[in-house]
Amino acid sequence: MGTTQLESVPEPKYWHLKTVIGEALDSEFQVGEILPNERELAARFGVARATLRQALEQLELEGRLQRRRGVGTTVAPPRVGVDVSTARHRWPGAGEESWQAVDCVTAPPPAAVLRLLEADDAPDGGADRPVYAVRRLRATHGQALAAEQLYVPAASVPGLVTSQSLTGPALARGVLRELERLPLEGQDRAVELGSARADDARELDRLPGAPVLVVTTRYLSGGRTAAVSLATYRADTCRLTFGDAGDLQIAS
Amino acid sequence: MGTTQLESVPEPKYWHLKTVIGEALDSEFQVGEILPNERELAARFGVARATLRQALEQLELEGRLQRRRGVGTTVAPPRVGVDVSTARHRWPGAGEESWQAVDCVTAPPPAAVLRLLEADDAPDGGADRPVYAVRRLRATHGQALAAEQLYVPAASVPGLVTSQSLTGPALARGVLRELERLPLEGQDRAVELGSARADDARELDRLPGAPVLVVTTRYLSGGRTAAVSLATYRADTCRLTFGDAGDLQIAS
DNA sequence: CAGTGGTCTAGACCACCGG
DNA sequence: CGGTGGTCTAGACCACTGT
Repeated sequence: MGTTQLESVPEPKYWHLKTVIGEALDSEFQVGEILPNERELAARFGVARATLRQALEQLELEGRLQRRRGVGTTVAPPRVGVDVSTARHRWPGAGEESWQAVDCVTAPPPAAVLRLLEADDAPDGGADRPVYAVRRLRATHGQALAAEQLYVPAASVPGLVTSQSLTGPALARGVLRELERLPLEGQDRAVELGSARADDARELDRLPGAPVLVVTTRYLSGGRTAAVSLATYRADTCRLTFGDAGDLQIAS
Repeated sequence: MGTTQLESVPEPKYWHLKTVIGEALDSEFQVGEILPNERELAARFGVARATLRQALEQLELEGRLQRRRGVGTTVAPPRVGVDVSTARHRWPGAGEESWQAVDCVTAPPPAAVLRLLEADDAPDGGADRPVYAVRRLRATHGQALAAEQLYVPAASVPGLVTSQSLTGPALARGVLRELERLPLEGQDRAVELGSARADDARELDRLPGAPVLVVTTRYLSGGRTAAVSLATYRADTCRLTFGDAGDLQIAS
């Protein structure tokens, strides 16, 4: 990656920089290789560090670079295809090895989730009814992919034995096990762009505000919403696939 | 007494700003309302304009704000739920009113698309075989939502009459019409984060590099890939829904 | 500890939009 | 034309990582 003459075109410098560096990544670098640090790159291209950073940010957003404070900037591997297909009609945790239940509390869900859970109930909101908040993590090859918050109203798992001292992971697994006893009638799913909350960011090994793909799933049983899942996937490393498109490989 | 815990983890200013402004949006502003300009907001919060902009960028990424050069910053309406479900098993253009075919040329597809199209063919790549590139736009209420590039190998539409002078939109509609005659056996679909190319950005009324959700669809017929679609949705305004989750409404 | 990326500042000029 | 957001600069300091 040599020094390149930046033309005086209406095209923003950082946009041109992004193109130049992107091409260099294809031709002169290998996955995992460390790039020169930002100060040197900026000097080499004759721009301010902030401008150089704007280009790197874009490349990171597109999953081509990976930057870590205190370490450096490395060439990222191609995005991982993560199956989130709804076709199998399964409850969360049923035969899924990639997810790991890590905790469960009875914290009240955020207002937006409450609206989904209680949409078909009395309009009093029912905010007093207990709701299990199951925390799960999804990983492959030791890499954290997603953090999920699964909200399960206690009414959905009446068989759950709560008298004994089930805590944390054990309680989480208990809730998931009870959920599987219900007949699953359907799922609603939506994907949108978001930014990682502080707790999600920590578990995904990212900084707060990092771009994530938020997958909202509503599990239906008995004509009602039996559970709501809010899963945040690392947008830089994940490509969500539906159906058997696991080998799709497209750059943006 | 020894060490007193004083702000062990200083929250970045822009992160705090984002929270403060976000709360103000909920309580003191209405959809469509214009915010004070960036220089005044920065002065009001006692920060540099660049820092204030970092907070606004995050809020725009989450779909809470809309900024337009020369105009100002406005409070954005909730994201539009856009149905991209694969369940209906339809060819593109079949009974879809929201899409509008605008053009069609026989340009060669990008390498990544070629790999999908020719995956099951001879490894020579077949780059010489003609491929129709249909351009479509998706809009609701006059708002552009997505721009799509649909690649259809000529071999998939043998019945298409090309002798007459079909051009642009007419040719595009012709290709789509012929596509519907094939038996559609399945679709592979993937969603990932990308940044808008210059041409997409223009049609989506965004600046180049704006965040988009890239939906890659592979249409299967006769055991082969009959067409490949690359659709870019505005990430700031769109929430992609699968199934009948049209009324899902979750903030990130 | 030295070196990395992350945050922040206080300016400047430019591209675009509306009146 | 004036006002807006978009780009860019040349610094500074901070938080984190590895050794």
